[in-house]
Amino acid sequence: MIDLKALRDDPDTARASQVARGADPALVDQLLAADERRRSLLSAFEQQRAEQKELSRSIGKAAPSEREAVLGRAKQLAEQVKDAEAQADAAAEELDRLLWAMPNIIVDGVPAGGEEDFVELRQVGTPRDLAAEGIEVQDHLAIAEGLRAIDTERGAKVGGSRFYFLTGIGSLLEMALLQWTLNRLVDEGFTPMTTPTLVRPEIMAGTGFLGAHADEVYRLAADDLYLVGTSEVALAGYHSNEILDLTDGPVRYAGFSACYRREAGSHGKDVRGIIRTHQFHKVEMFVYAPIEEAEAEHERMLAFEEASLTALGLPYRVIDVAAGDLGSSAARKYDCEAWLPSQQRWLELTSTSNCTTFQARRLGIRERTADGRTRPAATLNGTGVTTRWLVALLENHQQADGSVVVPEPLRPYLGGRELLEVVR
RNA sequence: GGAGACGUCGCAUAGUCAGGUCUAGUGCGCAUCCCUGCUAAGGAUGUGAGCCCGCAAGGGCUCCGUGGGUUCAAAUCCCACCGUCUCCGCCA
Repeated sequence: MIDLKALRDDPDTARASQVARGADPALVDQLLAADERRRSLLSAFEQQRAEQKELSRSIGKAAPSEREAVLGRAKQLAEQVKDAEAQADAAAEELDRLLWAMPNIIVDGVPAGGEEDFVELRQVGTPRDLAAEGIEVQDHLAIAEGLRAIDTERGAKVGGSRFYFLTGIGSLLEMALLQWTLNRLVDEGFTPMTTPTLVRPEIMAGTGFLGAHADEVYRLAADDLYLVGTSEVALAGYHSNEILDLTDGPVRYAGFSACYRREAGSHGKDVRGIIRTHQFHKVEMFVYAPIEEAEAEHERMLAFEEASLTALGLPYRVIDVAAGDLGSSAARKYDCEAWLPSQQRWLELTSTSNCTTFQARRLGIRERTADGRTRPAATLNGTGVTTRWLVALLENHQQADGSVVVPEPLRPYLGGRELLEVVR
């Protein structure tokens, strides 16, 4: 959630943020009114409560003759206090409801508008001219079937549509990607983590995934648990309700987990292959940082993602996602999209978000500053690598005979193999 | 799955049976200061979080795993839930 005091001091920034997101700026004024109301009712309650405590304490030492009279007054006061508390609670609840409905305030410079209004920051690498190389372009599934790397038919038999098996070299290639990325993140000072994939409601809500996109999340009703769509959820919950020491710099985690997404509302979209699936694997970067260092950490994660794509020989572009397409927690988001030869379009491979102190407030994540005070920390997340990268890898490195060249960095993880050959 | 024990202000503990200066005691740790030529030892003071009022000084409220309830009054009594530990059973 956002900082109420900051909102009180500077409501215009919040209104402008709402407008940029295409959201309702009136929410800001509703918040201000609810805040005002809550504070006045809280003060009234606290004053009465203090009075009641005073009186109640006096009963123990009251003379027997006065006892009855004091007790009578105390009972009366107790009724009033109960009433005042109920009013204060109701006002707090209303404020809370509004507060949880308010998305994060965007970072200055984020493009306004919706999904189509992103700003392309740069393109790196040049897509191969496959036609000029005499290659009849195959899509990732066709290539993978030649390599016996992916089996979507049996995936559907076992799990339904949007499920798949990675088989043989497909499975090995995924493992190679995951491990290569994890190792490099360890070198960068990230602590590797294998995380829970089922989480409690308050953790899922705290990360902001139960807002507008709640129907994307699997819920196990019998146990009241949610399946995570990314280990960001578990890693954000990891330090919930804790006070961290960030005086030596940000705390960085590299989480590995399976990820589950319902893909509700995407019927007929990306139905072929493994571009959009209900389950995949991901290495996720997650950082807890002092707010002053958040933007620098964000750039660092983006740089890591770009280095990965470059090392794998994947042409990509970086976009600064527009305000309306950010999701409730993010204040800024950069996506990296790799070139997809079979569709002649860009495909999102990474996404890194600066959530400033928004998630931290919901989850009770604070830091103790050098002067001994506490304040909410900033949280950031970014994609390390995902199963989807196989799609870009197979397509961009395909050869005329259906084989696929293994990018140099992955070879050590595949026993030195340089080429994945078609299985006859 | 069965049986039992237990969740207290960084850590460790007292308090819970018999509700009322518990406005949560004590030890350790930590911080500042004092004393000692240095060291060791000692002493004093302070030391949880959140919120509200206030320019400030200061004052007030909430929190003893979480949420309800009983009561004038709840760490303490009642109920539910969550978690931890021990033993048994089962199991990758």
